[in-house]
Amino acid sequence: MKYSKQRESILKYLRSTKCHPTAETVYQNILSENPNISLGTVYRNLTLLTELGEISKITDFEGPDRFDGNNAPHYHFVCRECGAVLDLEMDSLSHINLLAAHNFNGTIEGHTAHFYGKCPHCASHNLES
Amino acid sequence: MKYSKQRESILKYLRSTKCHPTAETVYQNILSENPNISLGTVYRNLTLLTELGEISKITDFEGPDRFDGNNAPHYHFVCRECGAVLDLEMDSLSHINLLAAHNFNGTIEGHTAHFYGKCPHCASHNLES
DNA sequence: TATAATATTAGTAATCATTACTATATTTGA
DNA sequence: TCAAATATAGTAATGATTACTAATATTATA
Repeated sequence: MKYSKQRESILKYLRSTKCHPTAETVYQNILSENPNISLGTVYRNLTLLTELGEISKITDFEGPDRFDGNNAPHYHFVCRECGAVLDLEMDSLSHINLLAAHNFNGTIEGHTAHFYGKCPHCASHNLES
Repeated sequence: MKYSKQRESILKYLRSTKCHPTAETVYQNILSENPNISLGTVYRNLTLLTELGEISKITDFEGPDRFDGNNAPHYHFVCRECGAVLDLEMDSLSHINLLAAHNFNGTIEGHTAHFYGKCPHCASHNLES
């Protein structure tokens, strides 16, 4: 694998934000640093970085896939009002794998989970009305 | 809202299967009963039935959306080997909402979760090798 | 039962997210 | 420096889904 300025830019941007951006958003945000970069390059590198384990791809929300530069395992929250995706500070829910396995004849290897509701900003904003 | 034979066919098929089919699969399976139905009609009615709460849409897997004619709340399992989507018999994990809310300033209204591993068929098949 | 109003349809075109293709450019080891 | 390998930009293609439209089916009512 060879170095590329574009890939470095993409990874640097993902490491700098907690916003879980889509490929399009990554593209828009590194455009000033890479005026000629193409969206295809962004997609190709996001896939590559995901395969390398440098970042992760969030596929379980409505709309386009999102990418996360935070390598540590964690759960996500999505705001039903503004759509923001936030990280949650909580321990692994590995015990739910046992609950799932209880009446199941196959093998449970893992789970995905995410939470929804109102984000801190939208929740406090609603109190004013 | 007016009756339509096409919509009835779609709902009847979804109620008859536990397979969590995609729109395309629904279309293929009701084609013999509705030789001129179009895929657009299937999509429109699946969306409508989902809004009415008659069925539910599963968006959190890779690939095209799937639809579920089972109205009772339940969790899903995906086989990593054959891709089958199965219903799990397990209680609601509502306690995990409290765990998520613990260090979070917004409000947690719910969660989605699904499990993955090997389905009964693939798990037993592997023992033979 | 006929009719008019309205919802629904089939068929097609358009959109959105993503991947594939290709000729050119960049990186890198010798 | 140069050749081999990899990456890129730009464009075209794909797959899932939605939008559009003229024709058809449903249904309340006269």
